[in-house]
Amino acid sequence: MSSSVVPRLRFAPSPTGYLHVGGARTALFNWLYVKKYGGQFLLRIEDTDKARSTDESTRAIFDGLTWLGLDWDEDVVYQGANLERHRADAERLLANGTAYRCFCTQAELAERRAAAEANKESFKYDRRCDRLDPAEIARRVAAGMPYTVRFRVPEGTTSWDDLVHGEIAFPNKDIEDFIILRTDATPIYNMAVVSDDIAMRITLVMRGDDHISNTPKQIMLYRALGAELPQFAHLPMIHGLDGKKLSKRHGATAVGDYQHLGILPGAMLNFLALLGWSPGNDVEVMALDQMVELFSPDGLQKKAAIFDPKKLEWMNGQHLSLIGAAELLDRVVPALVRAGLSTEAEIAGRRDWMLALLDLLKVRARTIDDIVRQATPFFSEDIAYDADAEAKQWKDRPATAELLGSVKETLALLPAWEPAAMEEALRALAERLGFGDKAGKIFQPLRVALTGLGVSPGIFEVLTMLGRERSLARIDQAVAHLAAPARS
RNA sequence: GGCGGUAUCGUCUAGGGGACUAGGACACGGCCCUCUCAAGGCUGGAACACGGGUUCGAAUCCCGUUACCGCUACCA
Repeated sequence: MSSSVVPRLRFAPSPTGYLHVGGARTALFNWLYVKKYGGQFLLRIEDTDKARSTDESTRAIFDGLTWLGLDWDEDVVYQGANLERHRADAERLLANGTAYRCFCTQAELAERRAAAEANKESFKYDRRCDRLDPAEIARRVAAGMPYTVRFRVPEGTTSWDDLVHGEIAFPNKDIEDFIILRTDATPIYNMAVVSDDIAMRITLVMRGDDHISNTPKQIMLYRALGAELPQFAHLPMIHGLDGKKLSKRHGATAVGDYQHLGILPGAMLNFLALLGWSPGNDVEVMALDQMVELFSPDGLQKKAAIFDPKKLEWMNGQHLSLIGAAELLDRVVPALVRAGLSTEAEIAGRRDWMLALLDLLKVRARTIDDIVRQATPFFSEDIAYDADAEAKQWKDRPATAELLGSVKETLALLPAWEPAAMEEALRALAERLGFGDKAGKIFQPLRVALTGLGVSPGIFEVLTMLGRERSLARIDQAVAHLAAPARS
C-alpha cells in the first residue's frame, strides 16, 4: 500500500439484530485505525437480506455506535440501494469472460450434492454449464431459461498478506465456481461486498475472521473487475464463558444491554479493545484518546477471546474514577431521574452538592446503577431499613433507641456542622458509654439510622452531605421506627 | 469429510532464540489500612496442548499430532 493513499475503512454490519459486542469491537478497531493513521471511517448497512433486515436494527446500530462515540464519516451507505451497480459489475464479468451462465436448477444442484455426500465425496460444481457451446447458450437464453451467473475460478493459488495473520493462501482448486448473480439477477454477498468496497474506495478491509474463507473469492472478483486490491485484516471472534461463539444465551451481548446496565461507554470500549488487542506494555486502563495514541495493528491478536463480564465491571469501576465528576454527572442524572429520585432541575439547583456526593459514591460503585442505589438515601426521606443491617447493627432495639438518642443530643449540641467536631464529639461519647476506642459501636447503628443501609460512605461524610436538619430528623425517624412494634 | 484459522495461568494478555526460577490484569485466598463497604498497599496459589526436529541454547523457528473455531448455500 502506497503511503500516499488515505486510508478508508468501513464497518459493515447487517441490520438483523442489535449491535453485538463483537460488531462493536470490529467497529472500534476500524475507528481506532482511522483516528491513529488518519483517513475515513465509513458505515455501510448490509441490508440486502430483506427477510431479516429491519429498520429497528439499523437504528440500534446507529444508537450503539453513537453511544460509544464511534462517529463515522460521510453518509451511511445502504447496500440495498446499490443493487443496480452490483448487477452491472456481475454482468461486466459475464461480458469479459471471467464468469458464465449456469442453467442448473437448485433442485438439480441439491440432488448432486446429496449424491456426492452419500459417496462421502466433497461436492464441487462440475462446470458443466461452462462447457455448453455458444449456440446452445444463446438458444436457452432466447427461450427465457432462468440462469445464475457463476464466476470461473482460475487455476493457481490465491493469497494475501493479512494484517493480523500474515500470509494466508488458498489453493484455487478447493474453491468452486461460485454464484455471483441469482436467477432473479440479485447479487450474492461476495459480489455485493466487492462491488461496494470498490465503489467506496476502501483501502483496508478489517472484519471478523469468519470472513477469511470469503477473502480468496473476493480477491478473484477484484482482479476480474480490474480493481486494485485493498489490504485485509481479520479480527478474532469473541466467545462466551463456555468457549462457544458469543450468543444470546450467554446473557447480555448487545451493546445497548450494557448501556442500560450502567456501564460507561469509555469502559466498554476499553474492555473491548483489550479483547483482542494489547498495547504491548502492561497498560490496561485507558481513555479513548490514549487508545488512539497507543493503537497499532501489531498488537492485534489472532486468537478468539472470551468475554468476561467480571472484568468489564472492574473496568467500569476504574473508569468511574477516571472520568471527571462533571462528566459522570451527565451520565448519572438521567439514571437518577429515571429512578424517580430527583429531577434535572432539582439536581441543577444543587450541582456542587451533587458533585461532592458523586465523589463519595463512585469509589465504591462499579456501575452507574450502583451509584443510583447508594444515592437513594440522599434523595428520599422514605428510608427503607435493610433487614440484614437492622439485624446486625440494631440487635437490641431499646438500647439502640437510647443510644441514638444520645447521639442526636451530642450532635445537636455541636456549634458547627463540621466533620472534625462530629468525630471528636462522637468518639468522646463512645468513651463515656464505655465503648472505649470502639467508636464503630456508635457509627454503625447511626449509619443504619441515616441511610437504612449497612454500607455507605464514611459516617461523617454522610452527616455532612445530609446536613444538620435532615440528619437529626433521620435519627428521630429511626428511634420511632425502633419503638414501633417490629413488623418483619 | 474438504479447506482455512488458532493454541502461554480459570479468563484477558506480555513475550518475537539466551534478560524466563515465564511478567501484568481480572477472578479467587491471606494480610495491612479501617466506622461499614469499596478503593489502595502487600502477598499466595495458578500457564508455555503434545511429540519430533533446527540450534551451544526454544514459550519464541520448522514439521507432525491433538483440540477448538470458521467456511463449505441461488444467507450475510
